[in-house]
Amino acid sequence: MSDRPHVTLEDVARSAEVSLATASRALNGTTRVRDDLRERVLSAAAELAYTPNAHAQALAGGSRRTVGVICHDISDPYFAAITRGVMRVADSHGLLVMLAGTFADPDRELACVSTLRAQRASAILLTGSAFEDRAWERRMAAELEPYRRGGGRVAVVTRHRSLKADTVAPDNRGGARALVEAMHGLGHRRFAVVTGPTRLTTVADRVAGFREGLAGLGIELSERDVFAGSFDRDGGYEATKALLAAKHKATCVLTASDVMAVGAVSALGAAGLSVPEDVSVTGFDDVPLVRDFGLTTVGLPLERIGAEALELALDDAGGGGARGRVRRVSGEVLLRGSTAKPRRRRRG
Amino acid sequence: MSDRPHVTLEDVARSAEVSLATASRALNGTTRVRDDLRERVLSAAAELAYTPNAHAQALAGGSRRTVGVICHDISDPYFAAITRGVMRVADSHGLLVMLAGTFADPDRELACVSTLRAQRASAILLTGSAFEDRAWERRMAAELEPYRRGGGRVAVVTRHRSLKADTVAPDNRGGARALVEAMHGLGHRRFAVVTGPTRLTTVADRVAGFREGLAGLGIELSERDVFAGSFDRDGGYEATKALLAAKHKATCVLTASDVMAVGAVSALGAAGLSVPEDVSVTGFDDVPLVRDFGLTTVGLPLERIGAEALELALDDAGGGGARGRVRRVSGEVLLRGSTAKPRRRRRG
DNA sequence: CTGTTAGCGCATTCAT
DNA sequence: ATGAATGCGCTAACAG
Repeated sequence: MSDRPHVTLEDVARSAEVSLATASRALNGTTRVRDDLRERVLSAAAELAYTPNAHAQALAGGSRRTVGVICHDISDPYFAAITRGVMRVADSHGLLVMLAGTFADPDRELACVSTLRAQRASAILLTGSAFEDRAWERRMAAELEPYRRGGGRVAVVTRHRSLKADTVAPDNRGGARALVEAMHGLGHRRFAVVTGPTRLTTVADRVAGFREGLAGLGIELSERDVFAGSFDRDGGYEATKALLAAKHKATCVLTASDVMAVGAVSALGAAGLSVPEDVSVTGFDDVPLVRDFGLTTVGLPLERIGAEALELALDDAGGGGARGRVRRVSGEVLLRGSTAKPRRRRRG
Repeated sequence: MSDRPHVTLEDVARSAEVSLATASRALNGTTRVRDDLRERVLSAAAELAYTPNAHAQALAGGSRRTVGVICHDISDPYFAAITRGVMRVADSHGLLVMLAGTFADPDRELACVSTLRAQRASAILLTGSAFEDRAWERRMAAELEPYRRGGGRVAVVTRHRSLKADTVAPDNRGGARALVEAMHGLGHRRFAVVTGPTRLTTVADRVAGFREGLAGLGIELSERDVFAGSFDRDGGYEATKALLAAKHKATCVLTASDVMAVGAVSALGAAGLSVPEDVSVTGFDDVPLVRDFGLTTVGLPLERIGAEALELALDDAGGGGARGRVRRVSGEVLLRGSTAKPRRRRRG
């Protein structure tokens, strides 16, 4: 029982009466070690409750046992689900996940990359939507480039024309289109969109999909049909309040995410309107618990998306050279109780 | 543009034509450095996109810029909310969060501590419930003890008589009792409990609270009134199916968490029963989105709990010596639409 | 198969 | 105020 702050490999070696190298080898199993020696080392290590210093290991050129995940907000079930997928495969590779939250602040996102770079994460996953901002993209690319040169892998979810990183790309646009068509099929003709800030590519893509789908059906979405808030539950609530205040006559409210949809439904309820009797509401993502409340939405395999992002980043087949592989993931329209045929128009 | 894998401080120093020490000092601002030199260093660093190697820094005895959070499953909104709180304060301290998921496996939890120990996290937060298992507790204590001796801080949420770590303790028992009393006040007399595995202390405490509250009202909860499943949405669903299959005549189903309650409500719905008309259902936690669906529950300030756990761990006032401070957090009964007065008994 | 030794990149003494 | 030198704990050559 030394009084030193940490038990080191040297302590173990001394206690087992072997050399440092032997102790290291015994512990790592990299080279054969005489059985009795290995036993001695192992039991000495256990005895002393030895834990290798991961920093020293990393520095000595050994492992890189961490991956970084950057998301906007882990309490958003979208990111939670993706992160869960990441953690599953990280776990199976013996990797530890370092989680950074940006709260959708572009500068923070840049800073997170820098931090993860400092930690020599073996991979960095950008799971949050990109920002539609040329200058930002450039700075991000500049931050990522040296990271890669140092052997770091990068994968992104949903983004980034210019980033040419391995990408898992949910088909937001196509899903949105299909959803709109389904709603049209139900008989809806008057739509409104409740959305987050369109500088987020995810949001922009979904809204673009709504607009395209509608246009294809001969319905134009004007600016006055779009209500934007923050990209979360409260944003959905506020945007819907604005929609109500504007006395919008939509029979179907398309929201940019399940989370926003929850806010939308609440706002509608608070105004005495019921879903879907008075108005239909759709979400996007099909996040776990919200699913139980019967929201019509576009289902995305979130957990798998996270898992694939890490797999892609870790997979060397791309060759450390030719990166920029894109894995497309399509969404599936899930019709549930939050949507119904519109009532006949009230007056004429 | 060297071709070396990483730009090091030495590269910066050389490029700025100063010594390594000066470069280090200029970057860290620890000692005064002549202004022009500092400028040169800074711009050289920027030029080369230098990022300090956190491992080297940590090894050299500098920083400890990470904290470890161990939870059962980040996609559970309970943990997501707590983790969000942790991340907020971590962020404000310039710390990076390393997230480990155990999926409620005691052995994995032990392994996670070991990993985090290896990473020399400045603090380890055990946010998941403890396991009611003497041997496990002992092993956990044995793992934590050397970590602390090395200067590591430990804080836990909800647990551990024997661990004597700084603790943030939600009053699960009291909240459960109060909830039961409120339901009794509504007129309910026949209760059932839908719960997770009672080897989790959180679950055990809540069920104990239900039982105590009921006992205080002269109602006994027998084993046949308790239906256990996994501590998640599906567990709630399955346990409720079992309850239904057993033709339990409860007018009020008390579940061990909001997440389980969601499963319970779904199972009830699938069986053609509506909430609260046919049966009342309660949750526990008041997690964000579920909140919007009007579940009666016991509200816990999850995010604050996470934040306090980290603050406690980081706060040295305890003195590196006398640890084991306990911050109690009480819950608040929130009556919402998932509960109502029971209907008059069907027959007699 | 084992022991000795040289760094990994940095912060920090210690001398200037 | 600056520079040279030491060591953090470990792995991976390198010799024996």
